[in-house]
Amino acid sequence: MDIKVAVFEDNKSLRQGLYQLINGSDGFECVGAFEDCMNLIKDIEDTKPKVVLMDIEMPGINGIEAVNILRQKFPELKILMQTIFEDSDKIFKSILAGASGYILKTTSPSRILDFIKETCEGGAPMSPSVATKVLKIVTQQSPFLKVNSFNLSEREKEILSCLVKGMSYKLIADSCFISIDTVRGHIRSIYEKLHVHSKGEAIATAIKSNII
Amino acid sequence: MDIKVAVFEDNKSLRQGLYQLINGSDGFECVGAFEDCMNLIKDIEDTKPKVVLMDIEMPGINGIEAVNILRQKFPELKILMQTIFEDSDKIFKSILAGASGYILKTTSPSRILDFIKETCEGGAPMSPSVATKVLKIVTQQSPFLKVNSFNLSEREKEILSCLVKGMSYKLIADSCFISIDTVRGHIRSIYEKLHVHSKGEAIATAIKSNII
DNA sequence: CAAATAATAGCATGAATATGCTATTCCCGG
DNA sequence: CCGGGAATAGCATATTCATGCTATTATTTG
Repeated sequence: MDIKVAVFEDNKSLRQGLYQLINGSDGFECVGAFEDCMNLIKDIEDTKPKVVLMDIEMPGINGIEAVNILRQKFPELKILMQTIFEDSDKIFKSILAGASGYILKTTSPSRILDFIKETCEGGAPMSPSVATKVLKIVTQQSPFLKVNSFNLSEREKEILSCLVKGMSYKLIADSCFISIDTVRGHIRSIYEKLHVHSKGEAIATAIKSNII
Repeated sequence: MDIKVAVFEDNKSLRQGLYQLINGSDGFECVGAFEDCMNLIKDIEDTKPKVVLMDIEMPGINGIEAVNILRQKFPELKILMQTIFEDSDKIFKSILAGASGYILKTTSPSRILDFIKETCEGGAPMSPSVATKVLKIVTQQSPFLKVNSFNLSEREKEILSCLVKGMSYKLIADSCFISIDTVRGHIRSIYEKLHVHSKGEAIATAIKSNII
């Protein structure tokens, strides 16, 4: 079965180029190439694509808004965003809107087909330079840049992760095959190393510091 | 100039395979293939690679810890993580630690070389399935969707955030100017709404769900 | 080898927590 | 104006936790 693709792209020659690239390739079928999102819902309903190739920069309804609309109406639809700019903000907004992947327009035709295929299979293809931006977003957003500076032993990490799961001393003792007093002992050490004095604080610190 | 690559991989045949793949390809040079990270710093200082291919799962110092160490000592070094598992948590930790890219071991040899090249050029190559996980992490941890899906009242959220800070009932009572029994009352309701039965679980749920 | 550390285990005790009840007041929507 | 939820408050009690001690064994390391 061919992968049905719909293209939304305002630039005429690009649009036609993509149409021909997709239709001219085995395993792919371009069921529609539209210049704007004015009839977005209807276009999709009529052509029933599996994957949409969406330009981010478009007059009228822009690509990001379009993704938001499509996500609600057609949750199954995969959306591959395409852009000329490596703009962190647009990438971020596209991701939040629910785009499956994000590639640059400088991507070669054969790679574009690969990407469409990967999108269809549930992957999230991204141009490496886009991925760099995404990683930056992840690390910047995470207030937890400190990873295990607490020097916990393996056993202590194990016990701590049990605490995070909400287990009582008794349960931890049973699941780790040690006595409850040993559990106490480990938790003592954990508290010292984390500089806390209660289960709650330990759990909060553990999760926030990503040491679980 | 060839791209100098160092490999850290505990599996012998994989390690040798990578060594030969890299050395046998134009534009690449494998300056070292190590089975563990025991002499991590020295190995890098001696071989001066531009890119490191690092296995995540390794005995002794694991890949993620290794990345942390390398980031500090050699900020310029690019690190490409390799793993058999698509484990969100490990991917996330690798990213936080500062890995440049993340690929699966099922990646074909020619793609591995592409990925090394892209890493060297500042990109962040990822296997599409890994990228899917990363996108999920981004959307999940975005303070964007900080929706109160548990339907906690304002007061309850306030009490809950006190719990997360590690405060005792007594302290919460004082800081909120209510009696300790009222605190108990609120915490009862919180437990019901979060479907938990202990302070620890409540804190874990609160932090993980971003409802604080 | 001696010192240090991790993991194990025990005991005791005061403090904190979880949960079973009940009850009053205020405010909001039907 | 009545019912219901939210915030307040109280009491009782069993369970769990935090932390004060000590002690053995194995492994690591200087």
